[in-house]
Amino acid sequence: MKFPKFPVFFPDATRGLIKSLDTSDIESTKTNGILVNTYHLYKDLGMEFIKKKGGIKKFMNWQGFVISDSGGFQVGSLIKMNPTKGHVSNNGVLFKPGGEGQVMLTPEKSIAFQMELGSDMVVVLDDFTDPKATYKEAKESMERTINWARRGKREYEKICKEKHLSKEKRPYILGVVQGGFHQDLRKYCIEELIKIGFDGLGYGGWPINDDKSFDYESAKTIADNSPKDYLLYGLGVGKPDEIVRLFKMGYTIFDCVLPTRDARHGRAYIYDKKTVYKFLDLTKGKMKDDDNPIDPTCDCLTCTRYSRSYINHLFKTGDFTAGRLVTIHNLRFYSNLMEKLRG
RNA sequence: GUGGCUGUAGCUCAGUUGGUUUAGAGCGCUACUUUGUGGAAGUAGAAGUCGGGCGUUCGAAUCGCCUCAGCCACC
Repeated sequence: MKFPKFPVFFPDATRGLIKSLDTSDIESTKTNGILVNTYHLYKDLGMEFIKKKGGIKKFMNWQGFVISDSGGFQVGSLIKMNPTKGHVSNNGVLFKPGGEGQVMLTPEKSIAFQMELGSDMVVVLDDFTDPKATYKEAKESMERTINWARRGKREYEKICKEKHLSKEKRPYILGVVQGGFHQDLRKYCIEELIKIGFDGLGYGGWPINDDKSFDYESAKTIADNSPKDYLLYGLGVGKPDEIVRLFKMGYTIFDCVLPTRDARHGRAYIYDKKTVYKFLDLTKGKMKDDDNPIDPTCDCLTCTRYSRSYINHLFKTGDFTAGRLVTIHNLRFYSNLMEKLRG
């Protein structure tokens, strides 16, 4: 399936679920796609099981779009933060070496698994550039990313041929740009990825600077140096205002854990004309007796049925229905933001 | 009525041979942080006439006496 309209925001259903929601809940938020993760699903379920289930959409009974992340980000979030959790070599990534649940991901295996998942967009395995990396280290991870991209693309072509997938039936394939804060590395990476040939490029790495500000410079480098017909994907982006800004640069695909994670911690998003959004913290004492819905202008299930007061009570009680209700609202906030951006 | 136990932050409690001139903790509360998911954590902050009174002492949450409140036991 090809994405019919842009921009799109796909919340993270890492293990094949949006935490606390089922797929009918997701549909009710007018969210038209989700992101699943290769590393987690490969580790939990394996290639053969997914094949037997006929792919992730059938397994989940999800009619919408699916993007599968390659597992490349886990190189950074799991291994580079804690080197005992895995090892990166030119061949690929070994997670939990020697331990229970040891998983080896190569660029080929990552793509092959994503094709079995039945994703609408597959992502090549990339080597995350650590934000604290030296120039030399950043260059190495960037070059490895290019090498892996080449291998991933080759595997993709091979599988498409084996499965006789026409141009229309093939999923999109995304290359990931690494290089950290070094713009010359970013540019070089983009040039090489374009030579390999992709449907789009992803803004990879860690987009947050030490002072908590978003690294728009790298995002702009990618946007300015990509072919016009390439899709631009802000991987893991982001806050509503960051999405708006990247959309203006040309980015049209986004995913992020924030709306769902914030929801589970009681923070609801409310639209604000000046700042794009603001938070409403439903766990706070001042919500205890507030009979208003989270957002009176919102048409989601939560806002049409429940008061801030009641949701505050659910949080205090500790039941996860609270997380579900706020997740539903936050996803509707994001889908609504996409509708606004489409104009 | 007699005896005993308890009384310290919004809540649950630490804190005795009297002694860091600003009495602690957990939870709660307030403000921030979290970005290709660990249903969590972290940072900072506000908050107490130590039930009340009198006394002993250089110095009392801590010792003495009186008093108030709650609980328990026995007449």
